[in-house]
Amino acid sequence: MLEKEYDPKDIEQKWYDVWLEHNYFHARDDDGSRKPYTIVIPPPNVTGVLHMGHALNNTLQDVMIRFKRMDGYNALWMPGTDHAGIATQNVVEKYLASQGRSRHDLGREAFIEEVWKWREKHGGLIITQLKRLGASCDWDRTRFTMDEGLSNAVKKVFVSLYEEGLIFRSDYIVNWCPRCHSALSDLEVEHEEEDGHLWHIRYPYAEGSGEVIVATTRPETMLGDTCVAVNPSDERYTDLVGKSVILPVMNRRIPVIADFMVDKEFGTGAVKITPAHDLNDYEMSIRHNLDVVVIIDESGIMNENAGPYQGMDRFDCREALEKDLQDQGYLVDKTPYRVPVGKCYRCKSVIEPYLSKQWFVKVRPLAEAAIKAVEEGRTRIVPKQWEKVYYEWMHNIRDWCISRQIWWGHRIPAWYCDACDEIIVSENEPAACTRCKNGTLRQETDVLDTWFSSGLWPFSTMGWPDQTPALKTFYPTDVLITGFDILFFWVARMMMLGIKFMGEVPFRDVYLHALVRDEQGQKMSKSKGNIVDPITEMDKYGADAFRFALTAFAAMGRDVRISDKRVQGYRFFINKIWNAGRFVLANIEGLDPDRGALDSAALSIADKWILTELNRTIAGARAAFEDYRFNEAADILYQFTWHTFCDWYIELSKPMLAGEDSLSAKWVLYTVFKAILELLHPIIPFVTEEIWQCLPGQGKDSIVITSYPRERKEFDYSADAELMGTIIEVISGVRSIRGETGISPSVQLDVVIRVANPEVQSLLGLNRVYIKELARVREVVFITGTDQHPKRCALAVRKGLEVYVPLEGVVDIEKEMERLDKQKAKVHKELEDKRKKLSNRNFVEKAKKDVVEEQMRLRDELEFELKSLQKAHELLAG
RNA sequence: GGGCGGGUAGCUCAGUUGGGAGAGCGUCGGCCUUACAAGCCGAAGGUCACAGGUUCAAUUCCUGUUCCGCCUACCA
Repeated sequence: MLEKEYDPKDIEQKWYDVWLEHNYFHARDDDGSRKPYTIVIPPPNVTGVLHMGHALNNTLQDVMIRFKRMDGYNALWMPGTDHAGIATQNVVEKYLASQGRSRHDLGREAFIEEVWKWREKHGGLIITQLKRLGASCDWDRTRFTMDEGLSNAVKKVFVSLYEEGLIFRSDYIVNWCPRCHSALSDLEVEHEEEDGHLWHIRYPYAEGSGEVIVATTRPETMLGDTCVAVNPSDERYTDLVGKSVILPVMNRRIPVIADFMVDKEFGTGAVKITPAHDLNDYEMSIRHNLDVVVIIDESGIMNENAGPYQGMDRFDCREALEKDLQDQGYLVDKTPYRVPVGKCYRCKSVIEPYLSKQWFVKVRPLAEAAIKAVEEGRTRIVPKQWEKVYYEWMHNIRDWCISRQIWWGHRIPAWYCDACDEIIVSENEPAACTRCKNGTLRQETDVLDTWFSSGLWPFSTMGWPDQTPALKTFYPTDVLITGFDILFFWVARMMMLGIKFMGEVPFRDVYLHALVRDEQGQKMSKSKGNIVDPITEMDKYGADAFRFALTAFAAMGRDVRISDKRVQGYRFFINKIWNAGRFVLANIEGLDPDRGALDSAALSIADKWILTELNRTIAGARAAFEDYRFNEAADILYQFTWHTFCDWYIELSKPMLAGEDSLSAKWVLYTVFKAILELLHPIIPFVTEEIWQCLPGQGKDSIVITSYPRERKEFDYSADAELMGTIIEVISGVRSIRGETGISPSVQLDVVIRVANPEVQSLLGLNRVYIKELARVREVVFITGTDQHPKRCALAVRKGLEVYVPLEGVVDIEKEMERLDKQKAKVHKELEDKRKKLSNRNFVEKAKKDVVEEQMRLRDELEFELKSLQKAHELLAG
């Protein structure tokens, strides 16, 4: 028996432990009897704490995996965490700093050990939190991107791509974070427009008098200028090309060159070129064979090439230089200007374009295969609109900088020979230089971009490069569920690397969900203080309510706005289910569910109706899940559970249960409610298990592994269900009159019903008990088409029926007349619209036949209603 | 600069082949009807951003305008 109040705290932990104990979440590699269904988790950062994004992402995955598990699949949800190189290193460095230590004090090896220790201690938190959410991952398989197996996969991939020429090492301008002391990929830079300035600076001619004025948003870079460039077609500067100007302050002679990249329209049409600190400038320097002068160091400090500014921070230098330029008369102008600023996505420091030697992946050939896979539909991106974004990015893809100058991560498996400068790339440390045989080897100190290893996730977690049974069974995976924000970072790279190394796409479907925002639609952030904490929500309302809320708001392609209030709303829903469970359990005594279905002759019209509705709900929910329309699935199930089953069927069942022949009602109550629990289980696993376990019946282990409900042909009673719909209309008609005329629910009424169709009338008569009970009616009287309208009555017109409630002595007649007037006006207007439409010959001729018929039917209904209202009005008056 | 998404009831949002505008919350009125007051019954509330076009018919398709959000970009 269920407690009076539902308390999630008691239940959730209990059932989760049971599920683990019975290994329900484990998928077997060797289960040949069932079709596999696989999802790999987007691995959260090992240092992470569960936030709303995780909660949404993992709830949706759990919904799918539980649905498929129940539906008979060998369902694997592969869990794990990501080593998150820069983020984790930052966290541990911060921790060391709190003790007054730095990673440099420790040295590389000791620092890495420190990170492992940190991970040992704190790395399990997010896993614990996922369990709290109810995630049904196959925990025995939990992987970490730095595990030995996954690290071997990384090495193998690196070596293989290198040997194929798809990985190379080169000098290039990269995005450098002066705080993280590392290069970043293009994706790891966040672009923003900020208020800045445009400085116009005078560069005097080296020979003769005159000057050229250049415009820049970063004056400090002029210290590293090695030329001034103009457009070759710019007549203003034709004579100047090939001559020299003097770089102010530094008093260096630099040439003026012509390059087609220069925009004549911008500024003065002359641009200063700083090859070491600007990508465009660097590429131009290659074309023109220019000098390259590095003036800023790895920490953003001006170096020895910056002359008097050596040792200054780059922004301090800007100020100092501006003053000097001003004092010396070189500064022509300084105007406000919106400037694009790149920032480190991890620490928000301003990125410095920086010339350095880095490792790159030549991604274009990989991207082409990944594009083709989506074009050919081997991988489907849902919602489809993201396909375009995917193509756009893939088509314009640039080489991927994969080396990071940090310590925590997969160290690049490359060795340099200090004797002959040979680079040896190998999975294992080479014993000697492969070329000169006698040089000393030192390993590359850089580590790989974290996304390089997570790009292998769908197969590295399954044991690749070994051809494991898991790999054979579960790759390719069925769906990847993740946020659109990592489409490029992660999804695209898994596509490229999966196709490359497995020869097959990593997933059939990619479902991209939206970001979770706060109530006002703002991105959640610590600084804004608008974080909604998943754990807090679960403490307050339970994991089920929280999960249902997330599922219900996961509409395709839309932001998910979460608010405490909404979660509370779904907490009420959980409570509703709980109470329905109490009702059902209290009323099915004597029922032996194992004796099978009753024959249909024993079923009441209400029974047939709810079974038919159940079938529709099952079909709707299944289709919605299959198409990742999570909010629709939630909506359909919510609607059916609360408003169809609880509001109507339970009420309809009460008179049946009170009667002599209550067995069919008991059986239906049990059957439908059990199905409701099973239908809802993927979304709200805990409460459904708790109640399900209380239901009678044998051979039950857990709702987790029971079959997901299917439509049953023998439950389809569409014709009878329609009559039940009519009964419901009658009841709501009476209730409506009651509500609008202010008749107290405690007052018993009589009802007169006019039905045109004699068959319907007789069936209504047979089922009058429902009307009596649910509308609180004493007598139901039927009249036929030829009978007089009853006098002094309120009227409700529904579906070709007139429902009269005699008002004599019950309510103010004047008021009822007013009400009828209002009603009449409304119906009249609608009727006019219909008539107008139907009198339009174009419509009648051109519209589809069934549409016209429908309109005619509606017109007739409205006419009937209007006529009824008019007569009722007259009789009320008389 | 390019691209994408959005503007529907007071609020948050659904609305998939174009054919009588929906839900939840909130509001108002009435109910402790023996599963549930975390509940039940009833009601009010919208020129579907604006302007054109296609069509017998447009919230839905097309064009333009405007406002908001996001992604992307090597114009100093």
